[in-house]
Amino acid sequence: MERTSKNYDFALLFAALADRTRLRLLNLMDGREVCVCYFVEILGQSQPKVSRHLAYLRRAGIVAARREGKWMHYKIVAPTHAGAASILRETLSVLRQDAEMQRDLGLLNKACCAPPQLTTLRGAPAPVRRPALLNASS
Amino acid sequence: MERTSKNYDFALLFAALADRTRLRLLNLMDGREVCVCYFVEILGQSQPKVSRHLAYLRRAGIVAARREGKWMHYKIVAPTHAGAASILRETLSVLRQDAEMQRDLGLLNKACCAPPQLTTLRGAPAPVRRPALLNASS
DNA sequence: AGAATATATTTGCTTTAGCGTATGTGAGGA
DNA sequence: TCCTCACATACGCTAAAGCAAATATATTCT
Repeated sequence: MERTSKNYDFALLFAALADRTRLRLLNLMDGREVCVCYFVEILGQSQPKVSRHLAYLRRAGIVAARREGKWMHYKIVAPTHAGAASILRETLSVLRQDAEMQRDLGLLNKACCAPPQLTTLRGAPAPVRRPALLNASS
Repeated sequence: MERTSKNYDFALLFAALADRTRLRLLNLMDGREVCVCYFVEILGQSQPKVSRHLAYLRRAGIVAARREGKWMHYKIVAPTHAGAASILRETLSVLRQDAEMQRDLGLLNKACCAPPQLTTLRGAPAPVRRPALLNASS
């Protein structure tokens, strides 16, 4: 019943958090699963760049990807280490106070709530909100 | 009455935390001011390496140095941003659970409590414990 | 099957981090 | 004044991060 991995590599977790683009991605995924196309649209950065940062987060065990047809959805997953999970939780909660992060979330909400014909990303699946993603058991 | 700096660079904070050696240094400074010679002794790593990592933490605004004769003392200071401060607090609290961190602290306690003639670092000033260092106003 | 779409990965490059070694600096003691 | 101690910084190197641009892959549509 080991729920927490021994000798967790905290430096790896912090390295994953040590980039503004990745923090913005995590903030957008806070509490919901998001399609890659929204990341590209909202951050206004190149698709390969977004994809690379998502891969980085995936390798660090912070996010998980799910394919749905042509689209890839990403969501935050709790790290295997309980302490790491609470650091991530605290980080997300602090990021919510940041102006740019709030602006990003505003854009995401506008994108997923606008009528389809007004949305630039026609047909892209809307982000799915989940109650408390970090507490979900993977 | 700005207590929190606007547009704080979180990536910089996390970059400072993204190294095992620096995390061990921070853990040793948790709640007390520590002389550099103890860091070198306890981590068992070269003095220039320790010094370089301390400089990194200093530039990131996480620690402050104080000179006392030949010796330099380092202590943790709360980041200017309140959210950053609470992330750091949470991090320190999680690190306390880590086996190596506990071992480091054990060595520090032994070093500063042993009678002077038994201590390898004769004459080095003992670490000074403080109640709640992160809450001290710089 | 072939084209189009959404995303991932590779390539080539520049920048930065981290290391060991050597050297500089500031303080105290002889 | 010179020496030593405690620490900081510079140097040369290697490895890794981050970027843009190009290419590969998987899926859907026709």
